[in-house]
Amino acid sequence: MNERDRRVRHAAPPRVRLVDVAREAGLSKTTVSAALNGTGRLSAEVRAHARETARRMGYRPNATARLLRAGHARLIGFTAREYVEAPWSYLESPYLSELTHTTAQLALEHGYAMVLLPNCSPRDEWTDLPVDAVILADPEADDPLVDDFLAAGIPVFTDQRVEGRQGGYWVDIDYDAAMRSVLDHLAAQGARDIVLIAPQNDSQWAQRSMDSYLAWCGERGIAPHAVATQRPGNAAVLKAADEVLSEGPPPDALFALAEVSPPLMIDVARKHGLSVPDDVLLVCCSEDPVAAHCAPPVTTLSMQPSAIAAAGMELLLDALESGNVEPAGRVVPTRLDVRASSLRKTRE
Amino acid sequence: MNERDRRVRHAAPPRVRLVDVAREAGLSKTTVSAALNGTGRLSAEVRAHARETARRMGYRPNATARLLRAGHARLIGFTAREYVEAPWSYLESPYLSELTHTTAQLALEHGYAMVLLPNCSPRDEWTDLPVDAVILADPEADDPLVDDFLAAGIPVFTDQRVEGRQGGYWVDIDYDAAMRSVLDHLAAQGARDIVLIAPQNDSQWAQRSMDSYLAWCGERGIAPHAVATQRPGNAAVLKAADEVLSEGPPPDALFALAEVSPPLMIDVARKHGLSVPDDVLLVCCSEDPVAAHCAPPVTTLSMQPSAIAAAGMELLLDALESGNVEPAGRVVPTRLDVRASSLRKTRE
DNA sequence: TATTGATGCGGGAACGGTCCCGCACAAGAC
DNA sequence: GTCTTGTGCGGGACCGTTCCCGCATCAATA
Repeated sequence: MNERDRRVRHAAPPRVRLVDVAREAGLSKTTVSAALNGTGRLSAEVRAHARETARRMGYRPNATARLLRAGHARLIGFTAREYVEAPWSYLESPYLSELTHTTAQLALEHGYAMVLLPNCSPRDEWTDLPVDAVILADPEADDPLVDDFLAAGIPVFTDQRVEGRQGGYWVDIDYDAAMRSVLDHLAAQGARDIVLIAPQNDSQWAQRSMDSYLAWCGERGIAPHAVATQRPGNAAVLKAADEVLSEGPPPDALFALAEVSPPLMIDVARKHGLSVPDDVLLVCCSEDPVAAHCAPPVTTLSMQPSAIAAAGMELLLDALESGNVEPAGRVVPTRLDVRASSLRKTRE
Repeated sequence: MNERDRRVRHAAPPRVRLVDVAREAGLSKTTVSAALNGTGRLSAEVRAHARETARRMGYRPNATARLLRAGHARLIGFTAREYVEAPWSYLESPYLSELTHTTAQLALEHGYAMVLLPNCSPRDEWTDLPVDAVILADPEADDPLVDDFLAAGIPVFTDQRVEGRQGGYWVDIDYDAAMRSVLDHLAAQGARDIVLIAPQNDSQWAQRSMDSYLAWCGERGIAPHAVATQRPGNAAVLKAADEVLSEGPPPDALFALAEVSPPLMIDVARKHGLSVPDDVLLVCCSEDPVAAHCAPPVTTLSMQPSAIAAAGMELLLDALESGNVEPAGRVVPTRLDVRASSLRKTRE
């Protein structure tokens, strides 16, 4: 593109470049660059003159050129496996929303920016983005996307265990302990028929939690009673709950492992003439702060997305800084906040 | 950096470049580039050979170099003025969350990715990011950040009116009509003492809405009764509501213009022995779908963030594609969803 | 057989910065 | 007066692509 073209192509004025400033100031681009960056050996006068000229001309360095020279992008991609049908709605999930913004904040504190990617992205979509690493939330078990990224030399951080692959960093949750803490709590409140509303997907989260549920029931000689949601989102979970409450005698307790807005679950129970917690105990897996303010307040199992983000980003950022690609992982605990919805007031 | 250095500097293997593939395939980098991009005049054999070699070596083009050559970044920054104290918590607001993800989706459909920026970002923070444009949500009136971006030649899209500055694109809401629709509705239900819980900030939204409220009250000879929240977020709004209900006789109606989770507002009223809607009518400005499922369902004023995003991104993307920097704007309507919380069942 | 045109591929500039190094000059040491 | 050391600035390679050309080769045409 020659000088004339720079004029004609756009109505916008052409960006002023380093050479333009240098020419105007009667200096070399090397000198101007050093002056602006505070590097090199320059007299105070020349430095000031270069800076003043740049300011006057409205010069702004081309970030892309800088990054090319620097050899890194300082950009981290974020994507989520869930919500495949509505690629972007994952921000509606309090869990993913919290994971997203905590991650973004930590990245930025370390000089990285975070870019939102569509979750169902084929390789072509993000291939033009200069990302240094990718965060993949809620991956499937042995997610092929992880291998795609790693094969491309892009480190990956997931919130599910990814064993021993170079550049793979994971944070894991002790799903078995989490599931048992909920079930034990409900059992202690006298529940015998505990319905599990589980997310229907290929995530380790769903699979390992279901295993624990079945094992726990087996150990106690209780018949498992689980339903799976068709897809993520409030609607599907509510539909599953509605169906469970429609068929046969109502259960003692409901545990919504699939993420759902707590007050909506109370609503469904009420629609079937069931009062929480008098007729049915309720525990939701949710990060929604509204849970503490429902009537009654709802017991929640929190996956602690902020803790997951903190642990994972520490691993990832360390790796990016050091260039060390040894895979690593951490396990973070969950938290059960017991509230009125799962406390039996009167034994019947 | 010579060949040896590429080895030593990082534990990770050096990225394979186009020249590496070319050398391995016995071709020139021009030819390999053309082969991979499907351009140029090449025999089918050479094209296949180049592709196969690239695949075998795990070649992935350097996105930064591509962008430098292409002259654009295809990256759009997103930031929000609210929530200054907690720079990232803006994703907790359903309004901003919806605006964020709708924007991201639209951007990506047009080949742009969206990067999350901290809202209080000084120029230094994002200066290293190759953004083609910036979206500034909830700007202050005459926000200086807008001028900063425009001065740097970066187009800006805001969800508030920004008049006549080159590169400025805005979507605006008829705050007066929105405010009056709510007040008229409440008045029609018999409310005389309508408390407005307004966001305390410098946004046009707050200022113009307050003007409308005062005008409406003036026209009817009603004494205005407004309280301002100290900062964004549920806690501050609930505190304001709590204080209003503590002092003097309870009002007929509450209109929370500041964004708040609807069930929490019901809760506050109940804490003061007030039933919604029997004792006090309630309207919330909220995008939270939970509003339709509370007990009672809560009337909401929706700012329609998805519509805002759609209109604004159309303007912005058109401008980016055409290079035309003529400022432009649109006005989108709000929506009032009347539910039980603002319907007086029995006149007293 | 010379001329044309199409075909297949490569050389090298360009994108806009950063940074290594070298050169000129001045000042101090012996 | 030479030798060293330090200072101030500029030349030009380099990051990894894309793309404009130009140079061969070869078939078709006159």
